[in-house]
Amino acid sequence: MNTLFDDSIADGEPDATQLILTDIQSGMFQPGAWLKQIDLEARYGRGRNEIRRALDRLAQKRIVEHVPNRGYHVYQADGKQADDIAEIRIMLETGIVPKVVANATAGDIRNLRALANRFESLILHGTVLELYEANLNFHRAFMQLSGNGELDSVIAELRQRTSSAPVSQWKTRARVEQSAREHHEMVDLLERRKPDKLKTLIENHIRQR
Amino acid sequence: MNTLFDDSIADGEPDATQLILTDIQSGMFQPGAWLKQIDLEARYGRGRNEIRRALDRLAQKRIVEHVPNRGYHVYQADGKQADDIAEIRIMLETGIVPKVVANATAGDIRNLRALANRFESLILHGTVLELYEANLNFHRAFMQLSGNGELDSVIAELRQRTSSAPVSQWKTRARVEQSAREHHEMVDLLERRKPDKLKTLIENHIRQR
DNA sequence: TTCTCATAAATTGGTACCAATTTTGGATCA
DNA sequence: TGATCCAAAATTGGTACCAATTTATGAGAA
Repeated sequence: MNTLFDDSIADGEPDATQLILTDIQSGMFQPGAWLKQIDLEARYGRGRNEIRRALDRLAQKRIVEHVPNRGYHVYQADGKQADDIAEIRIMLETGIVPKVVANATAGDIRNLRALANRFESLILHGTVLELYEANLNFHRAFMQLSGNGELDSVIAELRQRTSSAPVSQWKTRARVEQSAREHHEMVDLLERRKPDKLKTLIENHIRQR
Repeated sequence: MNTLFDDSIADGEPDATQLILTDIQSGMFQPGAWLKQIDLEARYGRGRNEIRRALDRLAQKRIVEHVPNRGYHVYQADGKQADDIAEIRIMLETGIVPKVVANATAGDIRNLRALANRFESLILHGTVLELYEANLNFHRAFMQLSGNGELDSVIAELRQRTSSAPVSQWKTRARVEQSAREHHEMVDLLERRKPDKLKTLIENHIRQR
């Protein structure tokens, strides 16, 4: 569950921002696609106002791009930006490793193992979006062991900024399976308290190589 | 100049978001203060709509807090949050030091020295806001030597999240003067290419101790 | 045919009004 | 005197309409 735009009161009425974002992340709206207000209105059954507010919020987060009087388009990050964002994620996710290693209890490690298993099992029977969410959940749970409550929102935002189409993140089946293996390896290294090896693994995991 | 909300077309008509943000940063609106829509409308001479959009944007960035049907209040971060954000800033600003050291030319160093001087001179003759901007400019110029174009927006957002009242950041005159000295010291260490000493200095500089 | 210009359609963006909710003030009753 | 409840005022939030801008369409001339 994506909690960055958690403005919904009950689960029966999710915010339009979240709906549009999900459609972008699922690949429904490709990078560069024109998000016409009337179409969104019809698609989600929401008023013009809510759609406009949602688009403005997504534009603030640089998930969509806004050109005055010409509408909103799904943002497409170029290679340089993707690399820069990966670099920032590496600094943060490796930077907190010492604290994670220090804080992780046996229960935490069991929980992480479960999340890694869930990701692995979804390779076969899950949708792309479910896979994306499961991956997010694993990394989130890992980060939260740092005890830094702000880190989550920062990294969540960074992720969204690149992976406008997270579909393209795991191009091949082999790559997804390697990600799953690396998740397990991360848990192993955490259990064996090897911060340095963990750091290099995370770096390679984020760089996808 | 704060460029996070750079939606203004000409300089004659700055976005209401920027105006409100500046008033928060200058201490005009203290943490916890109630931002009544009618008052803001009158204060900035803008329509209701623009005010509402501005408040929504600030709420998204967690600079103000929104309670449905009860309005917007200036967010007040507690001590834990401030510490968490400081920790993130330290990871990022020390993490890029190697790249900064590698990239910095003699011209870059002259430029940084000038910005450090500007901050120093504003201690006597500048307003709190000018001091805040000068400090921001120094740190920005430093970061941008890393070549990472995304880092700027990430850190700018982090800064805004804590320093709702940047006034309170430099409580005493002595503290401001120490900051100015540390800026110069940063430039010195950069010039002498001492990444490790630079890292510890930056850490202490952000922690303000 | 093809380019240009004028007209019409579509889309975005802003304004004004109205409904819903909350807060305030005061009157009534214990 | 103090608490409770009701009515009025204030505030927020949403909807509908209209203006501004852009894009599409088609007619006419080279």
